[in-house]
Amino acid sequence: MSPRRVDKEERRNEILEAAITVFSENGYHASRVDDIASRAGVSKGTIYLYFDSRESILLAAFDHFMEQLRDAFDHTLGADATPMQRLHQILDLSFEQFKANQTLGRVLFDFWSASMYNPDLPHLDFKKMYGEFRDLLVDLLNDAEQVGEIRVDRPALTANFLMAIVDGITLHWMMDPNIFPVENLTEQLMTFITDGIAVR
Amino acid sequence: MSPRRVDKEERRNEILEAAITVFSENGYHASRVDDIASRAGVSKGTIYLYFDSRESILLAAFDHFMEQLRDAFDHTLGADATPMQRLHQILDLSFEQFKANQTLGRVLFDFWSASMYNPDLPHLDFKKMYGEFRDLLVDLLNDAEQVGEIRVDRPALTANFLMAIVDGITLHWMMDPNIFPVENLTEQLMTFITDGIAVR
Amino acid sequence: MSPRRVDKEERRNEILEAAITVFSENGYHASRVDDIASRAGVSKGTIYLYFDSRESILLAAFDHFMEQLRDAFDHTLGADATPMQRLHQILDLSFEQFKANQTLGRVLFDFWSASMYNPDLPHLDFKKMYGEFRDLLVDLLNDAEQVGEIRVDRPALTANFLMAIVDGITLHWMMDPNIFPVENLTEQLMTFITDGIAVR
Amino acid sequence: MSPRRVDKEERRNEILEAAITVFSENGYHASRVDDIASRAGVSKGTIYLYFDSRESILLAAFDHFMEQLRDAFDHTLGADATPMQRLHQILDLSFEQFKANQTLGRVLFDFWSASMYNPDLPHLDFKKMYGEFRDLLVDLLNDAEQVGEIRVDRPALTANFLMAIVDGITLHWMMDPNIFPVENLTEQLMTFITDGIAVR
DNA sequence: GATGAATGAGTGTTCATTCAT
DNA sequence: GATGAATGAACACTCATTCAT
Repeated sequence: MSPRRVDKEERRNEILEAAITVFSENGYHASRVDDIASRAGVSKGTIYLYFDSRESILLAAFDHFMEQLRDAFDHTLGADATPMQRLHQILDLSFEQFKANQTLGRVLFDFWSASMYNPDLPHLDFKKMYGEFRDLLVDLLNDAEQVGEIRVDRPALTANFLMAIVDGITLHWMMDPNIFPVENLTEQLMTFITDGIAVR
Repeated sequence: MSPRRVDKEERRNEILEAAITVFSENGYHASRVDDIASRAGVSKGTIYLYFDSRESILLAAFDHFMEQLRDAFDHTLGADATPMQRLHQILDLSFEQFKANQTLGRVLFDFWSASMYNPDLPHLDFKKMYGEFRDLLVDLLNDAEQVGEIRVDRPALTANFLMAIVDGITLHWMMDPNIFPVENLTEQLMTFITDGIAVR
Repeated sequence: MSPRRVDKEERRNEILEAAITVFSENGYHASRVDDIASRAGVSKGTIYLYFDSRESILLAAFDHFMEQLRDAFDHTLGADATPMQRLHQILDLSFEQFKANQTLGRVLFDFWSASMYNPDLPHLDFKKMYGEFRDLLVDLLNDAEQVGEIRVDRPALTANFLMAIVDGITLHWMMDPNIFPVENLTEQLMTFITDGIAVR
Repeated sequence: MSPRRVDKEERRNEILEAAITVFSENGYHASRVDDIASRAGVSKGTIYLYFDSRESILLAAFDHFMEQLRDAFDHTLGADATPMQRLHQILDLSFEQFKANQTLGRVLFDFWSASMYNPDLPHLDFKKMYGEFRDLLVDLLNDAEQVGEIRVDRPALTANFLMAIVDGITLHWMMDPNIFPVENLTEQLMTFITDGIAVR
């Protein structure tokens, strides 16, 4: 309500951005609260006014990431395109996200790792996130089949393959930015997905 | 006459196995040298008779992993199969590796993360590893085209897609073992790869 | 308004004094950071807010010692005395320093030892320190000759002898405080130096 | 009695020599039992067949040093020289000892330091050693006075000055080998001692 | 609200010493 | 006697967290 209220949110976000930057440079484990504080231009104590612990910053960063991703999707997918065009957009978007913001990609990696070893971290719910994403893709695939763009026997499995290949590409890309074509990666991938490599 | 004598190689391996187990349970960062020691049934000091540092255990574990993988490949791929049959074998093998040895999979994840933030760790050379793997796949794909099993315009890119999808699947699998069919995953994937999803 | 604020210089000095005390009681090598901390009445971590490492405390202590010595010299030597009177003052001062502050003497010993085995420790530059001291003495001796108080063929060598005898006395003194007269040591030494022991 | 007996003594000495070498290179505190063992060409365990502890090696080394020094004195001082000639010899000998055997000099330094902080170490009895040495010098000075070579009011104090200057010179020499003339140091020092620097 | 000095539990690593062979 | 693998106490240093101001 009061202008202070806004400031608080804002300050919290500043710290979060700083944290994400630091995480992405050194990885979560090598990132010190001190680093985050000085990057955010606040004192170390201040961090603890906005976050409970170092780990909670990671969790908040994850939420932040998810929000951004969802936002991007919402902004892009509304259009009146065919299902396969929308799949194309989704792939494009995913890669763009990472290309434009390698920072988040690397941090996501740490999220993932953290959630793997702490499957109970309530906030780092990758299963849920991918579940939602899978549902979205399944709907898309079903729509595409409906309109005759593709055929799919097992849409869930196919959706999983799609998610796997996107994540795999991202992972490899982070490791070595040169192995995938920058320009038309999505096109190439779409072709791979739709046509396969069998002779016909 | 002879003093307390020990097969140093063997002891080293025991410690390494213990380390890999501990790593896979807690992740590298949360794994204490003490944990490794007690898991291996030796004292902390003994660890340092066989390894220079905690990090060097990680590197050794990576080498260990790579060796096992290479061994598995060498044992399997000699056969007189068609190129695509051999691709099938490779995929099968990769998944089997992880299924049989989730431990290593999780640790590999930490390797990957570590190498991302320390691109100069000489031993954690994922680029080289994947480079070799890509070459192998490219040869395979070219062979397959030669014998008319498939068509490939850009074998290197296709190989990259293949590696990406395998790693992506593994990653997702580690996160949630239920999302992929245990029985015939490789068949399903081969179908996806060869046929694509386009209507025809 | 203002957070817990502390005169950092002062706190640093407190720790330094504590360290020097501990060093002098146990020697540098047997002095634990914990000992210094509890002597200074702070926690171990606090030590590291003011010093980079245990060794850096030693170096700082050396600087501290040098500063005190220089100060003492500056305060004493300005007077309008003859050169030999000033030499007398210098000797007096040196012994007083050690008598009043055995602590520092013992620590100086450790400095010396440390610098012998680490000739490159930049801060523990005994050569430089003694070089400066030698210059000062050479000037003094030359002045003294000029005014006819003494004769010196080789002032630098004589200066070295003087420094050697002062350090030697100090050393022996630290070992056994009883072997030198407390009252008129400087007089006795001056007599020894000026008159020699030859019959005449 | 048995030849083994001889070997044992010999082996012990080998270890001792190795230890002294190692001590002189790195200082006592930085010298590891491992270093001594490998320098001596024996295993670490063997060290403990001949010495109780690392410290006892230092103590034994001190005895070794003292013995050598005494031997050197005994060999040299028997001659039929005037008392002052014998003083000359003693000084010469002391410096030669250090020049020829810097190793021992540096270690002596560590002995000294150790004894300072552990005044109860029974073997490292510098007081006793210097007491004996002082007695020897006092006798010498008295003899010299008797034969009219010198005059001394307080022979003990003079002896202390002599010991102090010798040790001081040695100390400075170890720090910087260039500050004293190599050739005729003893002559120069004798002149300084006998004549003093006063005008006459 | 903000600060930053202080804390102290935690951990990697070392190394003198032991002892089974 | 000799070995050298094993031990584990000891210690320097780190850093998330607290809290007085």
